[in-house]
Amino acid sequence: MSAEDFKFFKRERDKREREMSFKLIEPGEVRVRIAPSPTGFLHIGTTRTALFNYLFANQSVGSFVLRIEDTDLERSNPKFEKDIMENLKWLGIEWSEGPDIAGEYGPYRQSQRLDTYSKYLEKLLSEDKAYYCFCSEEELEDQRQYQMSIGETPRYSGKCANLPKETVKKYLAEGKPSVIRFRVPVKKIYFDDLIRGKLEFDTGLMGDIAIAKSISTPLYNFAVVIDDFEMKISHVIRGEDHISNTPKQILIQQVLGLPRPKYAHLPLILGPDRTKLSKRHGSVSISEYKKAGYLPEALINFMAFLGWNPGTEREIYSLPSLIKEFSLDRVQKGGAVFNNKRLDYLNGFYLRRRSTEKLTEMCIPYLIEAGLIERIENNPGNPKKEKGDLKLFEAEEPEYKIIETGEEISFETLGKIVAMYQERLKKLSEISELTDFFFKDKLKYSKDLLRWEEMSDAELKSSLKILGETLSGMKLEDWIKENLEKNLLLKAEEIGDRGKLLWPLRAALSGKEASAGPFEIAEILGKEKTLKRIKDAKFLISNS
RNA sequence: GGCCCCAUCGUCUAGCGGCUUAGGACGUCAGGUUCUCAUCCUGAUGACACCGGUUCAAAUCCGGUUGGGGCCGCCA
Repeated sequence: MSAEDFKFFKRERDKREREMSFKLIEPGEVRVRIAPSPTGFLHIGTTRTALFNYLFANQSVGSFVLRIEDTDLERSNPKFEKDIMENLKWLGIEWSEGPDIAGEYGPYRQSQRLDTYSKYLEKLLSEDKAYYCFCSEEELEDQRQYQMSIGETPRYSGKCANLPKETVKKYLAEGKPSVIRFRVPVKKIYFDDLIRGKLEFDTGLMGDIAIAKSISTPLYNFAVVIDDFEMKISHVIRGEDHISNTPKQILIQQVLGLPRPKYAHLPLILGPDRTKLSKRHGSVSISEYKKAGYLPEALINFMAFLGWNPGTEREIYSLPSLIKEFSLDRVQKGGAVFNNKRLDYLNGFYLRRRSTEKLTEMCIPYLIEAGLIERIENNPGNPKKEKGDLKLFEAEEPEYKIIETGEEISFETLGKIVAMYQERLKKLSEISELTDFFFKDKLKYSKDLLRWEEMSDAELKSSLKILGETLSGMKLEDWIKENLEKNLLLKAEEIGDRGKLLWPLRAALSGKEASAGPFEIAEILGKEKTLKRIKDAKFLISNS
């Protein structure tokens, strides 16, 4: 058996085993959820968790629930909820239930499920499995500090655990600030993590945990348990930062007699310093990446490979192909550093793959934003944009105007400009900086930019002169890049070093050290502007 | 500090006891194409944290050490 055959054989065997274990752990219906709290814009970490949940649900015809965890009224804001939903949709991560898509288990906002929580809370309270605690926050904080200082695990002392009923009643009547604590049974909790295997915890180390601020305001660890049960969640797939919450939640399930979902804790996404990715590392919200001009498919492909890989050498995956290939048992255990360079590479790759037409549509808003062009509104006889045969319409009527010069510019011409830069683009936002010289009247650059290697001023002048003469001799109807190239290359051969003619030309036309080629730029600029820019360059040489 | 988790090139990772001179991708460097940049092509660089054990055989299994991370809220 050759090495290749062997690898193939092994891969097939692994696949079969995976399928078998999948069947073993998946007897029932798969229902997963993503439960963001609307206290910030959609975060990279949340999105990766959403992606993995989405992939897992969709490869087994399961349900994917979007639940909004907005129990913290202070910090929750509907605008964040909107951002979360819009960006998930933009990425193509579609959920099948909640918060506005009806399912059997709604409502899907915790703020709308308060009655449910109080029902369970009352049950716990009446069975003395939970109790009111009247300790002040300062008191608790001091205690924490003290316990840490003597090397103990900070945990609640149990001071209010056995308050007489009358005292509790009295305090409650007085409106004394309180929380509801869960009486934590001291025992060992074991659970099987789908990614990490057996995990073990000693609950004696955690003290009685707060599960609600009041009968109508539940806290995270409690609300999650209730919701996951009520919504019949089969698999809880979430970040590793929740591992230590899991035993708490299991304990509450046990006391309430609720079934336990399967758990899978995903490795964290890390910043360059290998700590949990957060705002201080820079951009962490999807909307920022969207604005910078990253494509959904690039972001998806990139995020999928943060902590997961298919085990083959294929690296390019769309959402549907990820659904096919994804499996939890190929998820990594260690955290993954978010590598911007790789994201840029993938984005460039997907940008090059887009049709020029589509790309142009996507670039135009950035050109407008940069103040380079504007849309001509209400242009009579100019049909509204339709997807499909754009060119037919746009070629006839200019739809845009160059702000600096007031000239009209067609979608088709913009398309040619974009096409020129398609393979140079890493993200859409770069388009304006790359192509601004097309939309300017006068270019600003220093004389030395025109110089190719060690050219003297005299040589430079002579090159510019040849350029001017050759180009002004061309007929307007011949002004296309093929002819420009043919004529200019002829002259360049005469000089010997092509750079002596082509570099000054390109520099004079673009005003940039790096740009697209001179012939294609000249074609777009047109004869008049091209000659004017050569004249400007001559002027710059003479006057310095 | 306590509890828990983790450990292969700079980064993402392949590796499930012999197929391995540890493979791929990004990055970096060099070369080719080229007026420049980019694309594309070729090549190079570069890792099993350490120490013990198990075994005929260990990156792979076990133990320890070290290192890194997460959590320890009336946040989620």
